[in-house]
Amino acid sequence: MLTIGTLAKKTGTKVQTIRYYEQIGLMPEPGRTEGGQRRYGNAELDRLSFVRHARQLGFSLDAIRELLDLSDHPGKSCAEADAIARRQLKQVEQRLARLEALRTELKRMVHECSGGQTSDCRVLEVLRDHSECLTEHEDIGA
Amino acid sequence: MLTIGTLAKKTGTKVQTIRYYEQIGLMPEPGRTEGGQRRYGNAELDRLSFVRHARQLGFSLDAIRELLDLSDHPGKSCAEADAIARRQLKQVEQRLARLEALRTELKRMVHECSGGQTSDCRVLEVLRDHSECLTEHEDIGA
DNA sequence: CTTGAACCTACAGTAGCTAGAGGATGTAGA
DNA sequence: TCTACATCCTCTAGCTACTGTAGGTTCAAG
Repeated sequence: MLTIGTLAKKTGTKVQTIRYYEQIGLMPEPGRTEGGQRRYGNAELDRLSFVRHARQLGFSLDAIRELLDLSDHPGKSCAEADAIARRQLKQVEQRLARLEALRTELKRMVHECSGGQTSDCRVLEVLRDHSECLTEHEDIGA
Repeated sequence: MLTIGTLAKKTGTKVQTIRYYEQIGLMPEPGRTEGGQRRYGNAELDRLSFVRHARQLGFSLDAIRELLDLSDHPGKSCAEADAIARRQLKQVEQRLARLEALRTELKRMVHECSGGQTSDCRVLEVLRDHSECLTEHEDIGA
């Protein structure tokens, strides 16, 4: 039987985060000691590992909820899980494209800084100059 | 004189976002009509363009506040602005590295999906199997 | 003068946690 | 057994960067 702290260490999660997952129904309510402290078993350890791994892959908590549901019903079609993963992959590729553009522009900004006064600063100039903006009025993703 | 809606369209910002920027002190309080509606000039248009551009480049609102401050004091050293941009570049490169790793793993998941039942699903298997996790206990960034 | 789009304030909600207060529990050593 | 103290508990508020809604007012065109 694991305390919440031990579970936290084993999965690289904060204690509060585990309680938060319980609160939003992503983790089940565990057993308690007489004094009211949570005690976990291996099933919970596996489930939390699944959740953390999926989070590291960028899945939203909602997507993870779906994946857990699929995982709980082994007879269901794999297609849904595949669709979720594909959606995730698409999002990741979009973010990559954006970030690569940002890197280019930031590099340019840094290289062109002459080290003088801010009035000559390319960093500020690039940000001021709207016409150099590559991606106009695009939404700002995370 | 621009209404808030026109300013929003010109900069690709939502009206509420402009009011929010005003509230947190990123945009100045503009002039008002007799009826109390906001009216903007070119200075505000420039400032908001600066903010949006910086946001698209991934700068936090705090970083933008610093940049605006530098921009408002043209005598200051450029080094600070440069430092902010460098910090930002570093973050972008870290995010890129993470996302590239994620893409690899997601691609593998998707390609290996056999199309059968969830009990054989590679997507779920990969998420379940902690040992295949490349990046253990790393923090989850945006 | 009327209509309707755009404006106003104020407040609540989003994701995904994180931090703190103030107090209870569990366990190891003396 | 007592004590110390790390860990646990609940509850609430805060974070970033917005977004949405309700209920009401103003502006400009026809």
